[in-house]
Amino acid sequence: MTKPLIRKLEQSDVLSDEEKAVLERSFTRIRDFKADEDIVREGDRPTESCIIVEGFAARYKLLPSGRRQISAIHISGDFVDLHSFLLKTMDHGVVTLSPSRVAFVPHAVLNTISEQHPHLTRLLWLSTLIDAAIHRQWLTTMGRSSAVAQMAHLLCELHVRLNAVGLTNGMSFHFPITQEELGDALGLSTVHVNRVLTELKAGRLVQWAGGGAVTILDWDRLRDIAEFSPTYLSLQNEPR
Amino acid sequence: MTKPLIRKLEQSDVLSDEEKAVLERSFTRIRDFKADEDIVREGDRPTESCIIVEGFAARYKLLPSGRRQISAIHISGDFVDLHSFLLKTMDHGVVTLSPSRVAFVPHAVLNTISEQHPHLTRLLWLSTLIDAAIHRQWLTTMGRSSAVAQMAHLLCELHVRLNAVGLTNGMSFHFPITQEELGDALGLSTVHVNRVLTELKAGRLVQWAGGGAVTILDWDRLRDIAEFSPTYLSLQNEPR
DNA sequence: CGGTGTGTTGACAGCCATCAAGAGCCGTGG
DNA sequence: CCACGGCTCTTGATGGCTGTCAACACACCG
Repeated sequence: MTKPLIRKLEQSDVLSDEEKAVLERSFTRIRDFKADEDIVREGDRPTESCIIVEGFAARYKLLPSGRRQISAIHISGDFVDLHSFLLKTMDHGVVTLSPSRVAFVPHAVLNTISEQHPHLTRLLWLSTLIDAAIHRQWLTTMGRSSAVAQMAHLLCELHVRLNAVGLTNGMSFHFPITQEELGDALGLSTVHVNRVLTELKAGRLVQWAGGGAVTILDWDRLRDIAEFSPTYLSLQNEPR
Repeated sequence: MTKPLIRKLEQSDVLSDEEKAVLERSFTRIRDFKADEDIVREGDRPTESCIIVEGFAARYKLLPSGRRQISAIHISGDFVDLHSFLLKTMDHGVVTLSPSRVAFVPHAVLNTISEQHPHLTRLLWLSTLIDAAIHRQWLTTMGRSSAVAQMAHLLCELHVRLNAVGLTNGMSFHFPITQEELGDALGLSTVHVNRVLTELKAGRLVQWAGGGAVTILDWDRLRDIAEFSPTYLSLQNEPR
């Protein structure tokens, strides 16, 4: 069940067999979640961290006014709340977007890894740094791009990330999300999300069939609209 | 020169004397920067990381269209590009906002720390996780709050962070930033930043004298407007 | 003293939020 | 089998927050 995680870490550096074995015996609990179910909530103090084995999840914060902002979308292989290992108190929640399989590792085990396996620890650290790099990119597109560019950027990013873990089929991928959730991710209203998608479909840039089957019809134009460049995803394999 | 860093790490957990000594002998180079000078640029592959000893700095990204977004503001004690240690290639730049003193530590030394001092490593890791938590908070206010609330939130956050390292004087603090830079941080135009500040001043919420002398006149109302809660800054001291 | 950077204000436009209503789809239960 | 409710998607009308353009004031500085 750690296959997706290992595949993801191997994008950034070489993992030794021992490191893989350590990971494999660390995840002792697995659980299936339905769609739209909280994995952890803001304010929780979990004693375990978890990875997404299969499915889609989102990090989110709620404002006192009730508005929701999604700050990250996570896919198979993402170490989705490694944060709680050191932050202790969650500053945000994590919710499934689709039915998902989630594997857990006790914080005590992570602590042992950090004491005994420094290189593996650096790779786990790196995975949280990449999360932060994605946050910075989202901040940039939210602050300085139009709604169409934001949506285009999200689709480019997802294609690259899903492709890196083998979850694309050519220019198509599965992305089960409602327009309301997209609005929460992009800081837009549901109505405007719909208009933006209509525009992207009308321009023959993207096809979005029922059930979340997304196809990018014109990558070059979509990338240009989004001003997308994948550097921030750190997909280069080198010693860390 | 590592005093501000140590003081900052000690907010989250206890540091042993040995850990402090390790930090103190790790920073071998120091350099003064003028205001508005790049410390590192996007695309750089630094061989050192650095902390802000004194002054203010900002993380930023540039879009191909030339627009700039500031994704974080850093103050005395912040480990401002620890990221490059593991990301290797910078996905963003760091620029000084004021004349600043910056201390450097070679990546090779950080690597040794990660091999020999797991607890200290976890605290450094934690500091990058807090950076990410701030990113998430900024995403939330950018996506779901008005310009006035965003500005109010930034001022609340800065007061709390500066206060934690002893850089406030009651409700006043020094914050040398132009309105253009504020716009880049909040995703607003310079003109609108000016209007928002005018509104906050008119409401007797904030006083902003020349030279960057900020005073929060009505903390409670400012906090309510911002929907500010400091949990995400992880200022609680506990074993990590 | 002119130039440059920063702050300030007004007019106007446009993107996007809000409100509202209806359509399509699906699971549930009678 | 069909009616129903709930969720999601879609579309139109309206308004407001914020961007853009422009001009000017002011401080600082070479």
